[in-house]
Amino acid sequence: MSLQPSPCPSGDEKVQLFGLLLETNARLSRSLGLELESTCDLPLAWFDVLLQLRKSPEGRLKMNQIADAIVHSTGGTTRLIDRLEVAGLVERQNCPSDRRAIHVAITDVGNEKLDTALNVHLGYLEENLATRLTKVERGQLADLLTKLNETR
Amino acid sequence: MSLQPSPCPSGDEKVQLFGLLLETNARLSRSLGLELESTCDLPLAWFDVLLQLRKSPEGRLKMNQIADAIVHSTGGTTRLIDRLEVAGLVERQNCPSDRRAIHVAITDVGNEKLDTALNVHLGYLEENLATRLTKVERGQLADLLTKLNETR
DNA sequence: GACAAGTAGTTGTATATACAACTATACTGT
DNA sequence: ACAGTATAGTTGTATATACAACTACTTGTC
Repeated sequence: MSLQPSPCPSGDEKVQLFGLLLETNARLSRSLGLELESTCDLPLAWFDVLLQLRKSPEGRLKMNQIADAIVHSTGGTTRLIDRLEVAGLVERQNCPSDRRAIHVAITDVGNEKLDTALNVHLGYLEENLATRLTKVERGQLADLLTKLNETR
Repeated sequence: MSLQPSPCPSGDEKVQLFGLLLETNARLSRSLGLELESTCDLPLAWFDVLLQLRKSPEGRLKMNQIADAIVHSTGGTTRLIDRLEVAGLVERQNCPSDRRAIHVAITDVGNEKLDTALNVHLGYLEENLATRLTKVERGQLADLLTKLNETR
């Protein structure tokens, strides 16, 4: 007595879960993106790049490390970094040990911008994460996502 | 004795979690998208639309319901449905009770395409979800994401 | 029943991203 | 040392999406 006339289970538990992941991500990214854009004039993709740079040990990464970290194509990353560089938030530096490679380093301006954005981001998270999930639940979610994210 | 010279906690637990969500989603969408595209010639966005239509009680939704379900702008949804309609996978129908509205219904061709894609998707999930998370963990993840996705 | 306000969808335009082809450099094996 | 292969990044081009302005219709109020 199913409403679905199909032979294929669109209601499969894994299919649902995947859909949920897609949807949750899309909603959160969109609302955070709007907030960062309106308050800091900083697109989410830029914020992501700056954050990756700050998380890196030396405040700089090679192009392909950035592309991998933010899950973009290398071509897309070139253009993205172009825009960030024009805006003065990052700078390209030659890599002494490999003349093919480029180091992308966050600038002082970029650091300031990131600080501002991180404050907005923290407020956003306080309002949208912390009100929906307890600290324990957030830990569980982080564990599950980490497992899901593992390469093999 | 922190490596981060910044006053702002890029290492904050919530910031990390959000980043993890973004990254996990991006990796999974990308790999599934490539797989669906190469095996079924079906972009992930199209698959998403067809799936939403099948999940709906009558196999049809209005434009704005689709836009909301797949988290796109209404303009973007118009263009997306245009392409699906040209491909013969969905069809626009007038809504008798509201002449502004449009019903988008999945066609027979669309249903067949979706069945094929769902099989690929299930294989993908078997390989990428089921190997990383147990059934219990998947249930936990679904619960957490549902909470996170709740509007308020 | 007419006018104001709200809602559904489309279209013009700008932009961001992907893919594939390309250049330049580095590595590897003989 | 050289040839062949692999890697880092950029560029040409196509496409998908967003935003804002627009049209058409509906709903509520007087």
